[in-house]
Amino acid sequence: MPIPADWPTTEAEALAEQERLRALVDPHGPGPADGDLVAGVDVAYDDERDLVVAAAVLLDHSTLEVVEEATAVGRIAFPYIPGLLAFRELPAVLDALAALTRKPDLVVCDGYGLAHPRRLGLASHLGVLTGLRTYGVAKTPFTFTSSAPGPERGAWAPLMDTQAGEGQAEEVVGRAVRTRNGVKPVFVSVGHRIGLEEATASTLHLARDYRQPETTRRADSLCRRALTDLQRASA
DNA sequence: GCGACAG
DNA sequence: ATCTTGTCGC
Repeated sequence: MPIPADWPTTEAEALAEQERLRALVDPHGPGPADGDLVAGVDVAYDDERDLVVAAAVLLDHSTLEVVEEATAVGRIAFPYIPGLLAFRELPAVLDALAALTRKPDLVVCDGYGLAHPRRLGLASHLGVLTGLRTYGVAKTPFTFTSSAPGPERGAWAPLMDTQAGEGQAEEVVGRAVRTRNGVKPVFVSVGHRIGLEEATASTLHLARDYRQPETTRRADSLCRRALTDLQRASA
């Protein structure tokens, strides 16, 4: 599918769109239930050819078994600008999700949700556009700060937005979560229709064997494989 | 103005 | 994100 005709082209349009959508985010809700299907989504780029490949992998949340996989190829929709990542990644991600035959009960994103300068990171943006339950797991602290969580798996520390509004109280925007003993934490934030406690519990469940949730690992390897296959085919 | 910052 | 070898440690 092509990039939506009304997709923002300029930074000003993107900022206005975030301003419009931020009011629609619901930062509360239950975690996944037994038998729920969780999707992991991720993208890989070929800047030379202006291509992006997205992957959506559906897992059984209880067993972590892969149930279905889908990919989508498209043109890069927006440049990478910190704070505007969603405009670059979402068109292809939406296509990959649409290619699944089953609808996920939850989507785990590679990046942030509420932890965002305007409280509308990738995960929240995707949630509002689709109505799906979402949260984000990022690998770096972005512009936020936290104390170090304890060294054991399951420990966490609040993730704070220090540079919010002048004179405003510091805001808790997510959590730094230790998913593996003695390994760097990941950064969890709410996307849409799920609470922070529930998103944290789900992250720990999905990151049973590795630092990152199984959803992200599967989606990451699938989109890079799809990209290299595509590059090999056209060479 | 400079720096820096999800992927 | 992506460019890239070996290497330390469980």
